[in-house]
Amino acid sequence: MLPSGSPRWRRRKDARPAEIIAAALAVFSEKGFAAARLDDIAARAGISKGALYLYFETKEDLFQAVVTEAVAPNIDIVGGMIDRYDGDFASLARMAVAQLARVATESELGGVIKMVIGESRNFPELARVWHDTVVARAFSALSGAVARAQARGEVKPGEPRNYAVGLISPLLMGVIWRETFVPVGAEPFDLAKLGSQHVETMLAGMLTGKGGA
Amino acid sequence: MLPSGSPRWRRRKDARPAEIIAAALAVFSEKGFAAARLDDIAARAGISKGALYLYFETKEDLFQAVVTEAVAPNIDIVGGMIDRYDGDFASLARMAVAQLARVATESELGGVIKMVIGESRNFPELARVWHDTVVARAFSALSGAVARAQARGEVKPGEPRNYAVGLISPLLMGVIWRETFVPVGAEPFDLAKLGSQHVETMLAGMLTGKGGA
Amino acid sequence: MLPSGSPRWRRRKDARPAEIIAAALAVFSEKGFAAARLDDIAARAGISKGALYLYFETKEDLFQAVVTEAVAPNIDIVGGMIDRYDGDFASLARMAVAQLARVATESELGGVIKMVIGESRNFPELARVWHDTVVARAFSALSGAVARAQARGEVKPGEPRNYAVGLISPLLMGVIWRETFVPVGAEPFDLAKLGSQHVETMLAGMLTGKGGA
Amino acid sequence: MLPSGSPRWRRRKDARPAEIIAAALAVFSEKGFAAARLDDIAARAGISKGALYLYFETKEDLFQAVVTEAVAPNIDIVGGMIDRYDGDFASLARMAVAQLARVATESELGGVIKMVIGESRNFPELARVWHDTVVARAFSALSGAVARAQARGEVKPGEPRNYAVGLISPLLMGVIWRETFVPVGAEPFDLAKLGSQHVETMLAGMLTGKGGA
DNA sequence: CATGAATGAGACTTCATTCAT
DNA sequence: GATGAATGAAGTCTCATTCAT
Repeated sequence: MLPSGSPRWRRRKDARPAEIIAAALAVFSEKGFAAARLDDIAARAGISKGALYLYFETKEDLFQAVVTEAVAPNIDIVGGMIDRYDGDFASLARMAVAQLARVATESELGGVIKMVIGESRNFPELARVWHDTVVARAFSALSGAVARAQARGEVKPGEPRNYAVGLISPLLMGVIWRETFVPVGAEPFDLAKLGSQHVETMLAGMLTGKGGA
Repeated sequence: MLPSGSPRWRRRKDARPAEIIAAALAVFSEKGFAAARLDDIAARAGISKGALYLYFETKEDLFQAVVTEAVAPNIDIVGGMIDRYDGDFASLARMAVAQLARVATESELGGVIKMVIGESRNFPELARVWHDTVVARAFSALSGAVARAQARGEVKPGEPRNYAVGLISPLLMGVIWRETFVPVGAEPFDLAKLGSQHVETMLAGMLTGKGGA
Repeated sequence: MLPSGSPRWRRRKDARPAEIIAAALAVFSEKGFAAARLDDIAARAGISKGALYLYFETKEDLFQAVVTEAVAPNIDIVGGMIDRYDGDFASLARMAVAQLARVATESELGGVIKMVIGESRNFPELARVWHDTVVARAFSALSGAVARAQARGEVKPGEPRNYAVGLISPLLMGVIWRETFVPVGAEPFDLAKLGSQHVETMLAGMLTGKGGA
Repeated sequence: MLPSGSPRWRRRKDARPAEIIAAALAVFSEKGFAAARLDDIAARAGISKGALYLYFETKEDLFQAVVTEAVAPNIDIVGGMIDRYDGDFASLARMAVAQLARVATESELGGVIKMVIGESRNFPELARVWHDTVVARAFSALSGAVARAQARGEVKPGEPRNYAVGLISPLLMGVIWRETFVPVGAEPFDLAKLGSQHVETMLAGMLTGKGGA
């Protein structure tokens, strides 16, 4: 277990990097990259500003580490789960949406989405990484499942990719809503309920009625 | 009359504000508020940095003007249209989604959405204004239409607000996708097709089959 | 009367320069040279900012015109009066102090003093002109009168220049006091009373008792 | 221990504020608030421009600190001394004037007076503080001493406040003269001699001849 | 390792001055 | 002559980054 390879950022102690990343995620997602101050991040992480440079070379490095490290694991679960699943589409869709709703509710997903959307033009490389390793993967897994279900006659014709966005978008919007409008007084969405109502509506519209359980 | 030489500048007090706002929208939505440089905005507007201050008191004022001025008109069309409509829900939904797809395709909506999401914590007042005058209004118009359709027996039971997000979200995600991932190589969505496929799926899942024309 | 020579600043109409100088005096003496804005001066003079440049080449020129034109005449009266006087010293002193008190009360002397003191290091040439043509002249006139009175045995021995400052300073301080502390609530001095009480005290201390009326 | 190389900077958190204030006093009193450049102040203090902001929040704060810190102590000595004294008025006056002459000669009083006069309209709060804590206190101490001496029959009738200005003004004018006209070639006053000659003249004019030790 | 004082480039903002109208 | 929109140099202030301690 000891030979830990060569991580992207230097680590001296072991807990520090994770603590810093957590602090940085909070600040970056609230302020955006440019408006975030390393002072604030350091203060929130309980260390001095100079100490940040023992673990990350630049503000940009830290930002990339945050986006890369903090989310990828969570999301890949969705993709993996879909690929491994071999039941009918309805169950798969219900399960995937429920899982996403759970992740969206419990994790920092919202903050990261904000960061990726907001900084995509300033950090194209980061947008590319996020697209390739997270979003596109999840999308193609779901689109693939739709296509296979169509091949089995379970799902009506139609662009699989459009069905995929149709299924997932409301939850993503719910998360964005929480980050954007709830702080100024808007009513939040109950993501679990939103997800289950929406998936049933979509399934009722998508399924042919011939296949499945 | 045309050969007028090339003066250093020309008097354009009337046209300037709109030109500046257009330039600022482009830069702010690409870089975000903090990373945008007034130099860039001025250059894109074809004026000097100092001239910006003849029209806007601060960078913040300009940003607020951009967000306020550039979108409100476009969006209110959706809300107004829904309220004035008195046909069946299916037609209304198709029309609203098509209209939104058109606006999303043609206007700068995507850039503004990015700005509002990305800066909501730094400019809560702006998020509030946008919520109150644009988003909430559109949402409640659509939710109201759903509720009325349910009362008429056209639409199945279920939280109207969830139906509303369910209908609209894919288009908003499509716009965000265009702003975020298309610049780094992702395949864009055809919003018109996405909208029409999605609205048909949703209607098939929402309608009771009893009502309508 | 028409051939008017070549004044320091160009004049087009006739009333304008004086109006501008009056406005500029007010603003410069309130704010100081650097903090005064040509916008404010123009507004107070009731003309556009650009029009200032029809009468004065630069802000500095205007400042110099203000200091030069607005005061010199007033003050030279004191010097001239002293030189022409041939009565006893006591009467001369009473008259000079009363005259100075009157000028100090009625004219803009206070504002100009503030300007000269405040900007002497930034405009040494101006301090020099003011010293040479105004202050030194008045001082030497008064010192000369003291010296002559001493020669006549009217006034006790002592440095004439010190007697001169001793006589005049309280009035100047009174003016400075009015400009500096009265606006923040301090009790103003009645310059006429201050002058007459002071001159009597000084005379009682200066005179030998042998000469005069 | 001495040969320490030449580091770019050295830690001097304790000494810095006083050094900065001294540098700022020099620059502010020479240029005035608006014309003073932080670059110059920093250079004179031997630090970078940015370092100023480690100790003072804004240029204004620095200015206020300069005026507040640099003088108050010096002046209160005069007031305190007067209140504690219980000898005859003549001795008190001689002592107070001599003390003021010493302070005026040795301290930076002149520069601060210039600043307070020149910026009183731009910084009324500062003028108020200076008036309340320094000038008014000294004046009322001296006026009080005059009034008590009058009650004892030592001093002739007359407004005590006018006597107070009469005694002090020449020294203040001497300081202002040094700041204003000496740099452009005027003959400076010997404040000690000016003070002692003036106080004797005033006493000769003020005293009744009945009182004293 | 850790700190935080210090740096310095860069951004916003002001305003004297110019010049097309 | 007059105007005021426009310019651009200059100044204040911020903050990522460095480095003596």
